[in-house]
Amino acid sequence: MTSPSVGATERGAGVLVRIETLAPSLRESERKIADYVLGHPADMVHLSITELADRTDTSEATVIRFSRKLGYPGYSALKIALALDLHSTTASLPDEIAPDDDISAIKSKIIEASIGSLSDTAQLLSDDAVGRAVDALVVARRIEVYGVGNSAATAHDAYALLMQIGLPIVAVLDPHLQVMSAVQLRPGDVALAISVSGSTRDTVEALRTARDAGATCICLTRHARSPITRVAHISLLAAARPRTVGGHELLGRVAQLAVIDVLAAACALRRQDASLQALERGRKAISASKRY
Amino acid sequence: MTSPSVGATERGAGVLVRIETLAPSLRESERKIADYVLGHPADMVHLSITELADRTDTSEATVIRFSRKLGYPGYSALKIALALDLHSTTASLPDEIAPDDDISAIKSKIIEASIGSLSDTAQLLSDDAVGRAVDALVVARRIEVYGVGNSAATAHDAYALLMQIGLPIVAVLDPHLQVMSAVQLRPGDVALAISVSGSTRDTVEALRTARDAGATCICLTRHARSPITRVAHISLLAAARPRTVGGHELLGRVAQLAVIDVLAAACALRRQDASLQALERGRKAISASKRY
DNA sequence: TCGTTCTATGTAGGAAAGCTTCACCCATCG
DNA sequence: CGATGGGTGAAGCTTTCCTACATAGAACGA
Repeated sequence: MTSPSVGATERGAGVLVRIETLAPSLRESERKIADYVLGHPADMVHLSITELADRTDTSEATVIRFSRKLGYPGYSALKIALALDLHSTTASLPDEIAPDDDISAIKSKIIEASIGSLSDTAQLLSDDAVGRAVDALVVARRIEVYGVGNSAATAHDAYALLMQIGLPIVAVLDPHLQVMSAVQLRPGDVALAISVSGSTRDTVEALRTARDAGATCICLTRHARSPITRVAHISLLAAARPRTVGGHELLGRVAQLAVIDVLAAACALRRQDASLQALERGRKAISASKRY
Repeated sequence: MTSPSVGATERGAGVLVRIETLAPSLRESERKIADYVLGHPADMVHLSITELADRTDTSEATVIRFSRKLGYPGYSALKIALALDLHSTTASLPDEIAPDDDISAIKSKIIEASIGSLSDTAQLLSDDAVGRAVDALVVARRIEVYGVGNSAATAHDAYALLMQIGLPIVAVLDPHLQVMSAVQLRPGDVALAISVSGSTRDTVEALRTARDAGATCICLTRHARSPITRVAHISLLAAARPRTVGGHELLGRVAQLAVIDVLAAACALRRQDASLQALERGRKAISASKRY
């Protein structure tokens, strides 16, 4: 019925953003509704449930299920939430990068999409989930971060940052080593898995192994209901407004970094002196010998 | 403006404003409703007509009449209109993270600082520099990206992204290997060095070696005038609004990622089909075997 | 290949919300 | 002092929303 991960999305989160994070987990008819809502949000708030079902060639029941999936008690609540949301709808319009765009246009489009991803993430990232992640991280005997492909870079980044504030973290970027390492974890340890799609086989497998070993499992992904969130105890969501280049979707990773920053800041604050001293040691070591 | 013509208020006018305009013409019970709506607009949108009638000691009929008077067909329409009207006010925050900040405050501050860094970067990053970097990258026989410490993660990321669009790039993350590799470069090759501070000894050294070998040297840094920009032929600048935790400055890296995204998009666009095919190959290889 | 299970979806009926009607109350005026 | 008329709420009607169940199709196993 429900996945082990609780509080995937923030309570008052933007409706449209929520829809996007759930997109992959939507069934055909639900998808039709999602498309309509994303396409005509301003119209939708004036439609009755029957009208919406009509226009999307689905049934009222499916609309209700769709509303529930987004976390609202029913259709009316979804409509109100969407209406409340809509004022600022600097809608996530297609940030298509056109063949004749010059450098300046490319620059603005990408930076705007990145900014959009960040504000979406502010709504999407659940305080509760962050809180529980911090709880687990600050007391962990050992922390491992997993990522492959594009997410290996993010994992690397998470390692660099959390290590600096004194947490016992290592990054494991090889899929084989990930499972081998995960199986050695124990209760109280933490595994942090990073996968934008949430469906990366190797990463999900590693996290599952860690869970079986008894570790607390955290995932960082874009998709609220994906294989990885079903394995994780705690799901951290980072939005990514897609940009298309010649029909190809590219997903930015800036929001993921921001989430890691939030984790790090929250951990540092919780550990107070211990983290500040760790930072200080790092700074001294670097500035002495590694800088001009 | 007190013309006898109908429609004294503008069609899309704010609900609350309308109520005030009509206040004098309201009867006692309607007045009670008006007061409630003006006092608790945010609550009102979640109330049913019966609940609102209850709370104002009036009847459903009166609520309907009230809605009509304001120019809406019924109560639901009024609710939607009010919700559309309501601005969820977000004040801007200081960047200092205080010891007693809760998770929500940390989240907002970090995300706002990141957004700030991005808009700063939009101004800071020179179109000309990006253009020249792209010119060099798309024709390079070999591209090497250097980064150590925190910037190693960014370098890793640059590699992952530019490799995907088909550029002959490798990341070299070990300082010794960096110089050893740099010395092998030739004119027409490109070295891309990443250092937030611009003063990282190892990275600067590697870039200097690459320059001596005849390669085109690009740097990505936060500091316009730093040892690394003096070595590089092309300087790409990424802003970073500092956030302080207990007196320690933490610099976000989100803007650096965005700059890399810009580079990648611009290169992809320039190389057109070659890059799109490269992306397509990557996508196929992944979705076939690596995803659920 | 055939049944079995499971999941996705729609249908139909019931609950609740929204809306209309009408009778009552009270004030005002002839 | 009765007549008139507008403001109001109770009760019933209609629409909207939601639930429970049935069905169809896919996935699975034998």
